[in-house]
Amino acid sequence: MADQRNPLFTIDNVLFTVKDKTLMVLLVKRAIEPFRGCWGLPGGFVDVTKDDNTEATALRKLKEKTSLEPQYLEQLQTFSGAQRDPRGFSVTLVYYALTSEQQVSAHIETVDDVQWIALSEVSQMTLAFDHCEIIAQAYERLKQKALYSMIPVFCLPSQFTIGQFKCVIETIIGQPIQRKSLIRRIEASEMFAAIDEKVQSGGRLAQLYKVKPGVDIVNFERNFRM
Amino acid sequence: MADQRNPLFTIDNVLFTVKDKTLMVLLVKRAIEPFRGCWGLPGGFVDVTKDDNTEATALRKLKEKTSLEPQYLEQLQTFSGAQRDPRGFSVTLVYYALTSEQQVSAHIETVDDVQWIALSEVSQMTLAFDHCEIIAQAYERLKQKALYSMIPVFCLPSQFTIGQFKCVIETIIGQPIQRKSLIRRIEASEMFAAIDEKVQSGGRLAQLYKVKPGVDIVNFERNFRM
DNA sequence: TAGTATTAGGGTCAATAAGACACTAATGAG
DNA sequence: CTCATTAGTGTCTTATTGACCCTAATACTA
Repeated sequence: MADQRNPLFTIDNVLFTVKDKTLMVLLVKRAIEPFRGCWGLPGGFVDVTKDDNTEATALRKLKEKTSLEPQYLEQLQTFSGAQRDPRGFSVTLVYYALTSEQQVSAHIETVDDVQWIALSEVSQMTLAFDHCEIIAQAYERLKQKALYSMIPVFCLPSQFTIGQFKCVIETIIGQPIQRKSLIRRIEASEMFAAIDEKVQSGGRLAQLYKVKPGVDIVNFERNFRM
Repeated sequence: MADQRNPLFTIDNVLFTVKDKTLMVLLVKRAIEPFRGCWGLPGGFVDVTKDDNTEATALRKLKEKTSLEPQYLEQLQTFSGAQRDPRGFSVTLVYYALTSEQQVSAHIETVDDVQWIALSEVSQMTLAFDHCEIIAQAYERLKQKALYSMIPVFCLPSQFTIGQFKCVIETIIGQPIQRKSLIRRIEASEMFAAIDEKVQSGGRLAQLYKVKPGVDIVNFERNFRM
C-alpha cells in the first residue's frame, strides 16, 4: 500500500464543540486495525474516485460520523513519522472543525461508536496513534485563534445571544472576557445581524443575532488578554 | 506509484530571503517530468529510508539545493487536487523557510539550475504545477507573521543592526514601520543580545545584535499597522 | 404586590502598546 | 568646519481593550 516514494497518507479531523461550558472533541471507536477498539479521531483514506481534494475527504469523513457538515473547517497541519503507525512511515493531514452541539448530538446519540469527550478527559485516555498530541495541537490553534477572530461563533446554533457567544469564547480560551469587549468586536466586525426577536435568559430578554450570509470571518489586530 | 487509497505525496519548500530591499524566492529548474525545464519550488518525494518525518525531507531537499539548512522552517499547509498534477490526484505538503542571502548565494552562484527570483517577478512567470499559488499563500503567511512575530530576523546574518532588521520587516510587509516600535519589541522580547562591537552604516556606528542561543520566538499581542 | 436576584445593554475612565515626531549623538564626505 | 546621514532616546498622541458602574427588563419569592 505504501511504497518507498509514497508513504501512507490519511486524513484526520478534530471536531470541537462547546456543551455546558465544556469544550468537547468528537471521537470514534475504531472498527479496523491498527488500534481496533480504541478511540480515535474520525478520519481515513482519500478516495480519489469521490474526493476532489483533501478538504472533500475531511468533509466526507465527518459527514459519515455526524451526518452533517461542520460550520467551520480549516487545515491544521500534517503529522508524520516512521514510528507513528505500525504499518510504516505515515503522514496524516489533520483538519480541525467547529459545530454546534445541537446539530450533531441528535445523530450521534443513535450510535454507540461515536461520542463527544470533554477535552479535559482526553489527556487521561489512551487514543489511537498520536491522536492525543494532535488534539492538543488543534486546541492550541483554536485557542489562539479565538483571541483575535470570531470563529467561536461556529460552536453556536444559527441564532444566538451575546451571552452565549461570550460563554463559548470563555470556554475555549479558559479565561473570562469583558462582555463589553465582545460587543465592541461584534459591532466593528459587521459580521452579525440582529434578529427581530428576543429570548429569555434568566434575566432581561436577550437580543438574538445571526451571522450575515456570505460574510468573511474578521480578524482583529489585537488579542484578548490571557 | 499512486493507488486509490494512497495519492501521490510530495514535499515542497518556499525559501524566502531579503536581498537589496527585495523579497526573493528560491526556484529550481526542473530536471524531470512533469514540467521538465520549468522553474518550480525545490521539493520532491519522501525517502522513508532517509527521512524520519516530513520535516527531515524538507530540510534534505533544501540542503540539496542550497548546501545549508535554513535558519527558520515551518509547515505552511498542504495543497491537493485531482487536477494539480498530470499524473493524477496529488498532495503536496509545503514548508516555508527563511535564510540570510549571504548563507546561500555563495553556493547557488556556482550552479545554474537554482536561482533567487524576486517575488514581484514570480506572478509574471509560468511555474510548474500550482507553485505560483503556493508561493502567494506562503507570502501571505509570512507577511501576517511578520506583523506580530520576530521571525524576519531569520532573513539576516547572525550579527545584524536594528536598521537592517527594520529594513527586512519593511520589505516583507511592504509598509514602513517606526524604528522606535521595533526597538521596543526587541527589548520586550528579550530574544536578542547586544554584541560588544559596532559597525559603520553611513552615519553613526550601529550596535550589533545577535539572537540569544536557545531562545523561543516571541509573539506579540498586537500587530504592526498595515 | 413589592422586593430581590439575575442577566442584558450601554456609558465612561484607565491601562497598554503602537504611531508620530522631535531631539541629540556620532560618523563620513566635501 | 559644515552638512548629510544613520543611530538612538524621550515623549506626546492615538487606538483598542480592561474595568467598573449604572440602568433596563425579566423571573422568582415572600
